[in-house]
Amino acid sequence: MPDLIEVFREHGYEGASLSLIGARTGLGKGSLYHFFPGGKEEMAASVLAEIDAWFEHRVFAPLRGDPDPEAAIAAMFQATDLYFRSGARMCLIGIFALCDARDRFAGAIHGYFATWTQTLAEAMVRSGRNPGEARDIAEDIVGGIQGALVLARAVNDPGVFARALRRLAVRGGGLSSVRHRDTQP
Amino acid sequence: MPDLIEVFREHGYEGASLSLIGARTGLGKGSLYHFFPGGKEEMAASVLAEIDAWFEHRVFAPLRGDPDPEAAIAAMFQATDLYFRSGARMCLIGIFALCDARDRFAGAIHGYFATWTQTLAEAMVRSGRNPGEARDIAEDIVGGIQGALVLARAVNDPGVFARALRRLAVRGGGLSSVRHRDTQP
DNA sequence: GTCTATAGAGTGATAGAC
DNA sequence: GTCTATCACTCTATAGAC
Repeated sequence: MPDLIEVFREHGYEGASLSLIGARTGLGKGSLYHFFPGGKEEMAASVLAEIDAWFEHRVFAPLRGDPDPEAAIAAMFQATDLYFRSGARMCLIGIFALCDARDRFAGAIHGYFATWTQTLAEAMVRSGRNPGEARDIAEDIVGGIQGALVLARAVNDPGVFARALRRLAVRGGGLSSVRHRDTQP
Repeated sequence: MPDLIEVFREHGYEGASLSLIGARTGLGKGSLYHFFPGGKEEMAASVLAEIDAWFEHRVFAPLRGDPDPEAAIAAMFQATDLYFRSGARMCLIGIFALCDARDRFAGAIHGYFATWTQTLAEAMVRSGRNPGEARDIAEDIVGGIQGALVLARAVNDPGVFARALRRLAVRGGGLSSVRHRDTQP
């Protein structure tokens, strides 16, 4: 249900009223409660699960399984730029992490960010970094992406996100970073 | 009104109901509407203004006026760590930037982040960096702080914020960064 | 008939304004 | 405290598929 995702993304959990959801999806309350007997909370949970599945398939699994970890990391940055529309689209899970109902979804929110950070760090270890440095850089990247999305929205300039992604990609082991490491003593 | 700030910080704009605000501040609705004739929106606006004033006094003004820009930047990191309680406290303005009512407060939100980024970049220029690099690093730091706060809350680990602040301080021209620059060709 | 999807009036509770 | 609007939600009725 892409419309459902967008209502929550644009209005947050409390802002996404059932009347808004109904208007946007074209579904009456009967249909909504037929598909989601648990009401609004179940709708939001299914949205979080859908997003998590997208990232699992497009980002986390490649980071885990790709025999070339540096290529997987580069692909991650590309997928991220695509998903967030170069900074024009917010991260719904980040929005939920800050909203008043965050405790109800703490598991999904924690899982998303923890998995991202961990699979990214592991890919970096496989590409030759030591574990401590890898965790540090992974946190830098995942946090940097979130912060850039907030900042881009706050100052209404998607360019903030583009510049941030470029910096983070270099730190994450883009080509320039590899070359840089190779020239170190 | 520190209680008012905390209600909005903990519950967001939509989550901070008048009954919650009344309970926390000990004020009845009559008193609240006497102090804030504009209702909830005026309460939130005054909270944003109060936070902006704190940062203006403790962060932005020193960044602008201190004859030693590197000391001002170091003081900024210290004030930031103190203000956000080493990652245990969220940024209210970041929360407002993502909530459904964000458009009503767009001016204050934009002003806060734009001023922080700009005064920080200018301090870096005064400490010897070129303007383009300074803006890039300033965006990295201000965005990195926001992202670290979100990530720290999402995975329930304030250590994320502490590690991020340490990385960002180095990039911003902490002592180690200066030493590093001095040893470059 | 049964099952699934839908519509929408109506519920009590609570919101913010005054 | 009183007001009205709106909230999430329930329930009954009904449509067509099989």
